[in-house]
Amino acid sequence: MNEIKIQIRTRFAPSPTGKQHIGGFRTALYSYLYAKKQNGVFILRIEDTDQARSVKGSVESIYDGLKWLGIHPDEGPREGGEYGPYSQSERLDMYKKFVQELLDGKHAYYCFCAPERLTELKQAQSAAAKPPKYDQKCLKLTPDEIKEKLKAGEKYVVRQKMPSEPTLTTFDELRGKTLWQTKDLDDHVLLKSDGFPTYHLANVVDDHLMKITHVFRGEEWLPSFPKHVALHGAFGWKMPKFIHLPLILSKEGGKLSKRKGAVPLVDMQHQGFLPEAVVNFMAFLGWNPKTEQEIFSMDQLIEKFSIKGLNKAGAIYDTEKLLWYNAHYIHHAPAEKLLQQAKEFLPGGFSDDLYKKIITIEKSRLTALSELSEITDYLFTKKLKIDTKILPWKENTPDATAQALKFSADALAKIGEKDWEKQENIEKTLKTAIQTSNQKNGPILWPLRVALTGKTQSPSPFEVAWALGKEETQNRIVAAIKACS
RNA sequence: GGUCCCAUCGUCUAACGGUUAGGACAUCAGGUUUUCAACCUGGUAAUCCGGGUUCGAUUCCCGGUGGGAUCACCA
Repeated sequence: MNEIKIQIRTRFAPSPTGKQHIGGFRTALYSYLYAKKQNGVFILRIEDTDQARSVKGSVESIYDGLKWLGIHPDEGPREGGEYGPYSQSERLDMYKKFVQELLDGKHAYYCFCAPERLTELKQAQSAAAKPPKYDQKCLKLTPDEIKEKLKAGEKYVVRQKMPSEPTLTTFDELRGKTLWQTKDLDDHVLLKSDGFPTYHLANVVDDHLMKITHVFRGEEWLPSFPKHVALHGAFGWKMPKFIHLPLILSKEGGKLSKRKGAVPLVDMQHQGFLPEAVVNFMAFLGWNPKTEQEIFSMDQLIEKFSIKGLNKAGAIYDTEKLLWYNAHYIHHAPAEKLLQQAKEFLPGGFSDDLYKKIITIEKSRLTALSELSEITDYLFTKKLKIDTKILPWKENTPDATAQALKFSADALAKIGEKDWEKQENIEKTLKTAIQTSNQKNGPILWPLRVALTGKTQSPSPFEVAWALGKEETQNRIVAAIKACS
């Protein structure tokens, strides 16, 4: 009752080093779901403190990906907000101020060691089978020596000095407490010689300044977690809650990466995946609602998401399951909704009405919209090739086959152009004609399908006839009858 | 190698310390259909190993094994 309700603020903090795959976006998804579930705020922050690794267009692709998935930042580089700027390269002055504070409080120190010395040190350590670690040479520098070096313009970095207490405890919302020996912790760099902060500094400072309450990030950050805790401690700041998410693993084992076949999320759209399917699939990679429901919309995910449902073990990225989700969403979507994305996989220059019909009759056969291009060519061709070997039903003669086709043509001729627009009319007319003339479906419908599609596997002839239109349907039947003689 | 994390069907996962260990994907079989899909029904398939604690461990503790992450002036 007397507890003040604090607004939940989560963030997604990618670095612009290229196109992100599903791993990064899953972190964004969870952060977003958690914030939205509690009417909180979801922030996008760009961690561009490494100019060398930054790739042009990355921020755009992050925005494109989020938009496609339906994740909308409340604050960010484009949205603005009262805690901006939201790109770290624009916050350099803030970090300098906090570095000075650490220096003054002896939680950090200048280091003038040349890269060559550090390399040598590392080599010597690994040769001695010891973990690589800075030897704190510059920690022994006197204030005068430091002053002198600075005055001489020597290049320097600022390193974090680990706490003097022998142990340090971290707390993760998923994994609980972990005890660390401070002697095992390296005095890593906080401020690089180019004046840019490293991740460790910028991340901690920004999470504090932006009033982040919950940090969702990958498990790969666990080893540096104690350093971040120590930094918060050095500043005397209250820690946000941390949730280190299980990794997404590739099928071959190991962390999912571009190298191991991870597809950039923004490319998945052009491979025929539906965003709803990707969201649903992603959500279940490391989380579950503890019910048997498998299909969730974004709104349902927001409603059901909780940290308790998160899993600790890494999850293998299974394309089969993604494809199943995708197929499910394709089968259940109206053609209208699929139209725009599906057009990419169909030949241009035809009417939306035709495209929609084609989507309608083919969608149950798709696991990805991209498959449309391989299976629909028969619908667009002007002169369909008929293989007379597959045209007859079972052992029927060419003559009987021609008769059967003629029967279909006559029955279909009775359907007016307007009635043709309703698929059921075509089916009903043909089936009734077959019944009243005391015939069986197979001998009539099989050759009809082949006449209309040139294939042995296809949607039903009624559907194809509907999509083709009356004139084209009749033309194809006539052509097939000719092929019989 | 040091440190840390993790461990249920092939895969994603469920199971107040007491269940015939459940669901989904994949797979297999059958049904439906003019074909292929879709759809429906059913089957095969898992608690890493060894110790404890307990009347009773998938579940709690310890050890082992296995997998993973991380050890940059990258994030």
